[in-house]
Amino acid sequence: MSFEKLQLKNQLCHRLYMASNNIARAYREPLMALNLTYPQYVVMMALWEKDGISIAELIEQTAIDGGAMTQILKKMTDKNLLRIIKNEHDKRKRVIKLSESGQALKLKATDIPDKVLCQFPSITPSQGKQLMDLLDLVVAPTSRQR
Amino acid sequence: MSFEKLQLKNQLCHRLYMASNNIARAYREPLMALNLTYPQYVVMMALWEKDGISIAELIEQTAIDGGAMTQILKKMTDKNLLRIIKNEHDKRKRVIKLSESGQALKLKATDIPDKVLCQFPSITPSQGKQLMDLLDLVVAPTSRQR
DNA sequence: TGCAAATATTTTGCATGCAAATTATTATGT
DNA sequence: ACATAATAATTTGCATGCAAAATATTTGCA
Repeated sequence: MSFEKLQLKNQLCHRLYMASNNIARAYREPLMALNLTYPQYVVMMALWEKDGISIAELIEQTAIDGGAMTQILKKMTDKNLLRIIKNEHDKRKRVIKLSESGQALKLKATDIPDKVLCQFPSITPSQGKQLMDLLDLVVAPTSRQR
Repeated sequence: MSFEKLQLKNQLCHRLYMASNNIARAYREPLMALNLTYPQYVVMMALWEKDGISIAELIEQTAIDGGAMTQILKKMTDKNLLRIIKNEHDKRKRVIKLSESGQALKLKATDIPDKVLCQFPSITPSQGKQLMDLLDLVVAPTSRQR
């Protein structure tokens, strides 16, 4: 038999792996100017959209691992981007609130998306949308596991 | 302004991030039976397809980071999946060769692709192909950088 | 009321991804 | 031949992703 199904070029997962790494790499330089790593930027986007949410909700929105999230939030606190506030009613819960400088950073981030897209001139807006819709099929099924 | 471009739901990169992690996670259980991590499996696929290649070529085929590759190959050597053979003519180069057990593992891996795809029943073969083609657009432009 | 089960987070240990520095070896130009 | 540049890998330091264990609290139910 030919083992076609085991060829790298036929693996959807490997395409995703390369594409994901590739685009994340494209963010590195623009994000360096904001002193943010890519996952930190994702956290910021989530908070710019909705501030004052719990860590659990932040994990749900970003799909970042809980264990990693603790470390990421710690570093972001050190950079004075946000504050972790204990909930008085339920001491297990914590709420994340952007600092003023964290909120202000949003303006500096406005042009990041375009800067990154410019690095992928071969993708048309239409193809980008198609891609997102198809990717949702891969995201949905197992995303609510664990 | 609305900052629509900064919303997480509009980020192609975040879709890729979630999709890539999600599908890699789907491999964990099937790969556990082979005692392989996902990147190690990628290395095996590359070698099953073409054995006896240099580390540089392996890096090119798999798109795995060179620094990580050294570690990965070391662990795979410890598991007796392959051997790292020094090139006599050019002592900088090394060639990777599968061991017999490494070659034999291919048979056990044959059903991995199907096992993983079964976890994503919402994706049709046609959509899978579309996805791969679109992903190639994200992979191509920057892949030959650095 | 009291204690086991459920929640929300953090911690720990291992495996990368990535950039930069380092090492070893070979190719090049003069 | 020799010094320098280019190659091929490895090493190092930092930042996750992930599973499993540990903590701290709160809920639920007998």
